[in-house]
Amino acid sequence: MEGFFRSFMQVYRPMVTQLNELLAEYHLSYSLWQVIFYVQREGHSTLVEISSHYHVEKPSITRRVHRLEELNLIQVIPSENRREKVIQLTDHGAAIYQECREKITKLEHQILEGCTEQEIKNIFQALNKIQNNMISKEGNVRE
Amino acid sequence: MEGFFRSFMQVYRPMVTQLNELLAEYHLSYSLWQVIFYVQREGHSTLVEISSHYHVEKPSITRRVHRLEELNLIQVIPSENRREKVIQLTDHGAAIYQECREKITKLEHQILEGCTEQEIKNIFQALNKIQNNMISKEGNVRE
DNA sequence: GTGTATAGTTACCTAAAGTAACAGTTAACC
DNA sequence: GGTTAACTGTTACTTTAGGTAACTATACAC
Repeated sequence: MEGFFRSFMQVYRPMVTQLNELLAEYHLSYSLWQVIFYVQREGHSTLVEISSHYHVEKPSITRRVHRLEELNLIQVIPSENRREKVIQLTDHGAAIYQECREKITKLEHQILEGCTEQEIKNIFQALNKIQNNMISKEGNVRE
Repeated sequence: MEGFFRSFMQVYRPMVTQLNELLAEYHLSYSLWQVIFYVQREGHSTLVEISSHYHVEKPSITRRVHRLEELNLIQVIPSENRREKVIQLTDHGAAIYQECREKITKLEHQILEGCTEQEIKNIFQALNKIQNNMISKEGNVRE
């Protein structure tokens, strides 16, 4: 068990780098991608929903959303509740989502290449358990 | 396989947060811990060695080492080659390493609690393979 | 309808890393 | 053996991403 953090971190940095390189072409980064992903999956979304899903403070999400608006990937739609800002993907956003989704999935396959079915199954299970262990230990992570 | 990055990232943030909370008591962060860990394991080390091991630029390591010197955890020892700065842990550094090592190992156990032997074995194997896949794909990661 | 809670924003700060440029030292090599 | 090239570490500046505190506008409670 010792060395888990070490292994995990050693993988983390280059993984994010590769993801960001992949997304750079679209002027995106992984943190922006997270928002696109959420909105694509959930449809109409508010900033607080995104913020609490990813456990990131509201100002961070405000910034991410602003950049996505500038990139014309996300648009605001009128809401009955004038406090909240409801957003959705633009057509362009949906197209970019599709493109990135495919590339990211391909990268996922490349990165997991050589892993057995069993290893992959176990790694997903383990990540899930880890996530739950952390939730219970602290008010952290996941929706 | 799809969703691997998502799961991985969802675990990453709270994990680092917990690690940093654990280390905060010693005025450390995980990035500083990495240097302590390296020097503890390798003994006399130069900044370039650390830099290339973690694939982090030299200025970052300079900064980390300076902070560790301020904290009196690391000291410079005279080197025949006057270009390079050879460092080692101070006695205090070695003691702090020991304390942190134990706490970190404990946290590793907590976080992996509920995972089967098999899952743990596989997750280590998988992380290893991933690392290698990334090295081959790009000039990234690991020593 | 007055007070409280909520959504989003702004301004400011922090952590960590990257790039470029440079000084000092060593090695190369002709 | 003296000049050039390469290497180690540092400084200064920039970038990315997030956090906190304070504020505005709106909605809800009662």
